[in-house]
Amino acid sequence: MSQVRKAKAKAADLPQFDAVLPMTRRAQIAETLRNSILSGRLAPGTQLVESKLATRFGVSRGSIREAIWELIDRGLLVNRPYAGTFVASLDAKTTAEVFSLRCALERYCFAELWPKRDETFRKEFTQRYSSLVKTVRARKYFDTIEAELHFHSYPYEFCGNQTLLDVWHQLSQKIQLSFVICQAVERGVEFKSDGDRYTKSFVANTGRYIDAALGDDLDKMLREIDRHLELGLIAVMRQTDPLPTPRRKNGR
Amino acid sequence: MSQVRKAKAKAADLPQFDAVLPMTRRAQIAETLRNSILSGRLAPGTQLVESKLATRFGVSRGSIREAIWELIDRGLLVNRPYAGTFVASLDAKTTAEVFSLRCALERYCFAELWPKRDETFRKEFTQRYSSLVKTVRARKYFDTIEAELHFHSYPYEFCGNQTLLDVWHQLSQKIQLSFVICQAVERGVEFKSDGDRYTKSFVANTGRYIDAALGDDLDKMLREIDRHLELGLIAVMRQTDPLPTPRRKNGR
DNA sequence: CAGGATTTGTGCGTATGTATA
DNA sequence: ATATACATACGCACAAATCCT
Repeated sequence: MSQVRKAKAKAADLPQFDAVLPMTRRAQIAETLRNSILSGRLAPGTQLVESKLATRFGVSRGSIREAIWELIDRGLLVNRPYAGTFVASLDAKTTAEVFSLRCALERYCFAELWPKRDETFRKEFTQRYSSLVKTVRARKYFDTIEAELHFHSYPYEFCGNQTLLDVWHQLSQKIQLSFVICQAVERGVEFKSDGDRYTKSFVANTGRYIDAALGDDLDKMLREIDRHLELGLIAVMRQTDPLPTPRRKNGR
Repeated sequence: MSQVRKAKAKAADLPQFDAVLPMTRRAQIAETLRNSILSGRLAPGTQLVESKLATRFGVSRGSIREAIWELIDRGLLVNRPYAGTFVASLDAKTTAEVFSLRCALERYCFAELWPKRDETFRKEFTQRYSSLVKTVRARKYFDTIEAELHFHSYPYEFCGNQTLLDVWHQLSQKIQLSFVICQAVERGVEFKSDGDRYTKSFVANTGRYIDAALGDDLDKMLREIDRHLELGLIAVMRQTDPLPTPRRKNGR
């Protein structure tokens, strides 16, 4: 009785549940840790101790290890054999690389999807845009990061190239990480004092971006991608530079 | 004495060893499995049974599981929860996606490295080219796959963009996988009968590629990338299409 | 620079959930 | 519908390496 019901009963007379999670413990833990890292609750450089996580989560050390390795493979954690596993950081060089590569990917993405655009695309993209603007205006910094990624992911999803989407997901986590690091510095300093100006320019900036994306001039859109990402990069770099790498990185 | 020496002794008077491997068992097993898959000894669709691998390798199941998950994250294996882990296959659509995306990456890569090219670049790239040609002429199919990847990897290594190199490594494994699948069909059929013609056109084709790469016309090189990859794609696709996907893929 | 504390890496037995013949 | 094979997960033990005092 207390068990989870199988979805064998007639599905017609039941409300839509959100796809009963066939998640293994490993996946659940990885998800939780990922959220903690990408929301900044686990600061870069923090060591993750397997045994402590195991007791805190109430699971065995093996499950923790597997979840940890999943995040290592995705670049959110770094491991030094026998020394420990730490939340990854990003130096200035890597940040620049990520933004530069993203630029190339996004140009490719829009070139591919350009002739496929339809009403669905315009509607969904606009919808994500307005929900992003709403979040920014509400000054919810953590949610803004998430909303921005959600917005910028849509072209990759719509493009229909699964391989490209995979690469984007990998890259987007590093982008999110750079935002987290940036935000850790910004928090309580610039964001509050200059909040209005920041919000205004952000909305205007992203507005130009989506306008071009919904327009009819592909070349203009490609230039807009360059401009948009360059602005994003310098915003992040201003905060990244003075921050020294907490630990030496290990390339495995 | 029989232990691996630490690299603490004065490094000056010693020849360059290849970075004393601080490999954990997990890494060693993953490496072995990767080679087995990419060399075709483990055919696509094959199920990997943890317990059997564990006894065969003489290690515990934990180590096997971790190595397996590493390869899953790299796209060489696919996992269906509680069902098993299988060697990945590539359908025609994914193959086309991989080649298309590679084209975009390679254009970006050459655009970035173009002004940085120097004598080291020309020398090393040429060296890898001639060793590739030698392998092709010797009709060693497995080695050819490896040599071709080694050749095409150099621009990414030289470019100096570590993030790009990471993405390339991920993509190149799928490319290698497509070659393996292609080769499984080709083996003993076309390769033998038409070997001479194949070898000749391959060498000529790659020759044009490296000539452009060492030349002074970037636009010409970018066009050459398009041409080279299109040829590669149709060569693979000819073999990929008739092969049905052994199992339904699971997108996790 | 020694040595102990800490943490990871690894092995193994076992129990349970899930898929598949 | 049952049975079997297997993946998933737990718990403990010990070895090995790092870190720190």
